[in-house]
Amino acid sequence: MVTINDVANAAGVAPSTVSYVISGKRSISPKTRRLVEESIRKLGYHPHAGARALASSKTNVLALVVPLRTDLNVAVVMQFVASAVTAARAHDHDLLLLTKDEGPAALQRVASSAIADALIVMDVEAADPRVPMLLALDRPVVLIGVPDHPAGLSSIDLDFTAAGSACVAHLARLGHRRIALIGPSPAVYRRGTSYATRFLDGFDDAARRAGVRAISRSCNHSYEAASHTLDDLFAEEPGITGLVVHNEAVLPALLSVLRNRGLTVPGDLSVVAVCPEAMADQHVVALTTVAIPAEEVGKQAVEMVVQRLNGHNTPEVRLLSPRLTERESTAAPHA
Amino acid sequence: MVTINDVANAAGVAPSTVSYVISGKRSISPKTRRLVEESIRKLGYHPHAGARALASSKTNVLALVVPLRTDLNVAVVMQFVASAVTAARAHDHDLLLLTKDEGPAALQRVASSAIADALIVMDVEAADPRVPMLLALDRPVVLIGVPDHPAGLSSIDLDFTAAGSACVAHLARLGHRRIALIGPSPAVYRRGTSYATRFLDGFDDAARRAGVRAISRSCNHSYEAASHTLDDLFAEEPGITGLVVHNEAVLPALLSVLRNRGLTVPGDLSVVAVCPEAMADQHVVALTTVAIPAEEVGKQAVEMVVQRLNGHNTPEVRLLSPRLTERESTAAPHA
DNA sequence: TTGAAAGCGATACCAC
DNA sequence: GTGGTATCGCTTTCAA
Repeated sequence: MVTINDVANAAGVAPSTVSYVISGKRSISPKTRRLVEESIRKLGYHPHAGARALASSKTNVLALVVPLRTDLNVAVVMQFVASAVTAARAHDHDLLLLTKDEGPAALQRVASSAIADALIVMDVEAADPRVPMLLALDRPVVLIGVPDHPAGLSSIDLDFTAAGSACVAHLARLGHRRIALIGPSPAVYRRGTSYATRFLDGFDDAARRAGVRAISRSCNHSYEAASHTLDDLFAEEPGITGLVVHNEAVLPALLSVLRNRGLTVPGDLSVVAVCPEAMADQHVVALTTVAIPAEEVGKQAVEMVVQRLNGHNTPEVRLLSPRLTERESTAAPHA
Repeated sequence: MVTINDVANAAGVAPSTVSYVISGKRSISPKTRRLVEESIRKLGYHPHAGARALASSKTNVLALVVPLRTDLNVAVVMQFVASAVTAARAHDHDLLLLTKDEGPAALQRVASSAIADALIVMDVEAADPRVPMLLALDRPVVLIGVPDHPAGLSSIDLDFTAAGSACVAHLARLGHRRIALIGPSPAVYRRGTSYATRFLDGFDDAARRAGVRAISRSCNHSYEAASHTLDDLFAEEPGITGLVVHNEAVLPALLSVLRNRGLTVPGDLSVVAVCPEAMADQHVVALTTVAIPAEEVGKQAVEMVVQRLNGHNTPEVRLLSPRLTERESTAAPHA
């Protein structure tokens, strides 16, 4: 293995000088710099991460805790992860993957063993058992999703309350008076993932303000579930003309169900979907959407955590404003 | 920070003894063990990963290189990653996430800086530029997918050739004489991802053996692409009664297209899909599938790499046999 | 069965 | 602008 000493010898300087050339933490004469950089290249030197971590108490690794359930939208998780790695690399950090299943203990382990410098935690629940642990960790943390008591933790997420309202407002503006929400799977509500309830709050609230009849159901991903949920909704409220779907995974199945029943979109039913923009075009009719800005969230999460690593210590809750894009799946209801 | 010395002091033993209690690399009297373990617990001691890596030349980290494109099936990638993390943790390793976009240099960096002990590389192409780099790395490597010249590298994958054949064999057995393959997006073929061509080989080969007319097209993910591809296929071969879909992402769109044209499954057209089993039930009609065993592949990839870390140094190419599960989307063709 | 001490390869302080 | 060197926290050899 090539060490910093090898480089120093080859360049005829002290190891500390090599270190400083690399880190840029003190000024170096052009000549020395050239000499050192050449030796580094020639020898193919790469600083040993462990040694570095030991000496500097920095690993340049961020831990990312992801949910690996299938009742969550996989595409969204992937988009998020993708943008997070990319952003992390842009700040010279690597990403360590942890799963939600490992629970609070994994966070403890990674922080206490100095495996990572900071943590980003996805899929945070309202009363998440990991929150108290994270607070005790004394490392920068950014949550994706907002727990009931974020205390001193930073978090970032789409403003789901505003998103729920935006969907209703759009349909109401078009003239719909009876609308329904097809929400995430019961499991999501059950474990109190806050975005589900926040969305619902915004939805109900806007409906009340707009004087619109609004009902909602959670729904699993299968074709059958979609079918039953739809039955339920129409049984309770026969005159529904607008549908808000906050459950990306059931979208394909749901649209099939509608088609099977001879219901056209947006002719018989207007549909607003909450999903990544990329999914809007994957269906028969281009969907009016409120975008889930997974990429933006991933990028900003990394940037927030890096900020904190650089000493900017102000816990912060960032809620990104929803953006509704009108496409072909919404229109005014039939008279 | 709690160090091994703190623990040693608290337990009244030497630091080396604490180390041996933890590693189990030499026998310890029951009394000493109890003492040490108690102190560890009491102090909340976690060994410093960097120090460990420096002293032992082991990081207990596996690097996983994933593709982050959207023209690949995200769900499959996620399943794979999920099972890999889980398997890695079971062997006391963490997973570092790298992206294919970072290219060969990233592998170099991670290996040379001793950030990870071994690498698992997904989405390997026929003439993958990373292969020569990986060979030079002198660290255990397992490839997901089979390059043209694996040389001394281990690899694992579904036996896509056999999978292609299995699909044809199934349809032929049911009596279909004209079948078509809807393959991955052109981009996948273009960059020479070998599973696409291997599948096609198996498909063509089996068709020849069975005396069946077989044609194929690559296809993008949009509804439009599905529609055009179908037009193309029927234009070239009007009597098609069997469809093999080796492109999970286009499935929902494709099924919509069929329905829109009044084609029933399996009445007018039998469909065999190559996809994760979990996707079989997400459609109007439960799909006959050849499963993509992402979980199994992920698990075995980790196990292979761990084997090599433990000194079992035999490069190996593992091809998992395909499993076809008959569901509702295939039947004998109309007379 | 246990202890003492020599590294591992960087960083960063103290000198000059 | 540069060099010397203590230090980080652990593993592992050598000795007892």
